[in-house]
Amino acid sequence: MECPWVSIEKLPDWEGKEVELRGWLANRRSSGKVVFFVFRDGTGFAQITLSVGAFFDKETLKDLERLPLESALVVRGRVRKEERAPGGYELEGTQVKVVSVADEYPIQKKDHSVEFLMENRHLWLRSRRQNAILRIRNQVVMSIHEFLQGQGFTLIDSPILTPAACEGTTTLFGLDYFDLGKAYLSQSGQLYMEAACMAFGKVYCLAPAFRAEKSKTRRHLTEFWMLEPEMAFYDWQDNMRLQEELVSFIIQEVLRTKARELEILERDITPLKKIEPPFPRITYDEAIRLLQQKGLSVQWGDDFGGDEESIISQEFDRPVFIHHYPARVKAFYMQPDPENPQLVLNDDLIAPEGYGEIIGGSERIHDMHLLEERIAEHHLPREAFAWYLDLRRYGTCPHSGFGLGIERTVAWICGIHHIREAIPFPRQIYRLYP
RNA sequence: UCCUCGGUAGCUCAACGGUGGAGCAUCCGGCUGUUAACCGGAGGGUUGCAGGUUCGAAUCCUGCCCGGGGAGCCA
Repeated sequence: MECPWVSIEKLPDWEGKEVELRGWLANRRSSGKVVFFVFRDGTGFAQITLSVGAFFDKETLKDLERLPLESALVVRGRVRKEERAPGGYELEGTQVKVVSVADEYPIQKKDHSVEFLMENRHLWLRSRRQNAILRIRNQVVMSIHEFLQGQGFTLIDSPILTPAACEGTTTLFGLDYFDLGKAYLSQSGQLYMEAACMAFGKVYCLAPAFRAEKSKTRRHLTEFWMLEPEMAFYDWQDNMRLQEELVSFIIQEVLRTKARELEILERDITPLKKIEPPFPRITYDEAIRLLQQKGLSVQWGDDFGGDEESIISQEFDRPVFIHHYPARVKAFYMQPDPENPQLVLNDDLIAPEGYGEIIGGSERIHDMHLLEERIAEHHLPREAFAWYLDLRRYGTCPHSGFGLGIERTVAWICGIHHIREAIPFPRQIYRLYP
């Protein structure tokens, strides 16, 4: 008889039908004559009941009850609506085929330390919670592509191996590159996106970025994913409008398509529902005054740390832009404010609820001589930037772009404490395994 | 890199100078609807490593190794 292989996600559509599930034993319980399996197949979790009777004798059931957790199984049975089953539907099993018997599974139902879970990240991914987070990450990335493609952007892949730094050289991962000396893992695709936007108009890359910062905080990874759009003829205000529209679109799409995952994570979605344009905008000067009013000892010219960002974001119910920073705390390529050259035409976007900076963006310097000066002031090797200066030589124009941190964005949407859970295999200062 | 906390059974922890225990997991038994099921029994240890103090060290001291939390910096 025909018995379709179906996914747990779609189980309610098959009520009353005989189906086949293929997956893994996530948990089991027994009550004498009935064995309960909690079964997962990657799309969800479902309860399977196996009873003594027409399909199983007492001995067979006893053996099935002893199956180790995470054994791979193919189970056939009838789909039944059942209030007592988690999820409202269960499979009344008629046949169990054991594909493989697992060794004793290290991840248990009770508590584990962070160290143990990270050491077993390859297995931890199977948990409900990690599954939900990475499904939301998938949606965030898909929504980014959908939004930008809809706005006429072209995806241009940036190189991972690069000849020089675009941020500070102290945070570069270096490696030997044949006879050409040192190469470095990319910290950002931005400079290449600037070249690409002069060829395609509006472009973006979505790529890993590597920073050898010895950071040990819940907001840092040594390898993280960054979205970097770059737009020719956009000024700093066009730039911010694009950012708020993109972020709002991502949030609304996750709310629309990933309600079940947000529920698994017990995320309060009330604050997320409020995320829509326009976002509040304050200048760096206003931010400093706000912090001083709150009694912090910050001085004009200081950059903001996590605490300062949190205090500012608490004043608003959606992400907040801070723009016009002092030039000397920001990168060399940022366009000075024509009205006050001490400031740059940049913006940082601070996520609510203490999640910190998720975007850094700016209008870029498009004047060749000014850019040459900045490269010299920052003691950057001029030869390495020859091609970058060329962009100012051949049809230069105002242009802007930004970088959005994928893991920080996912962590914020999921309401999770540490960004290491927002990436499948996190790379941190003291962790390279698995 | 700095500050801070920790490393004891497979896992999470207790014992804090005097014979290393518990819960979960595992194994055996029981239970006809379980929801981290429950009930009974059993096995399981060179207390991260190396030195030192002491009659005696998981416990106190020194060094090292490995992690957790935080800072600076950033997305």
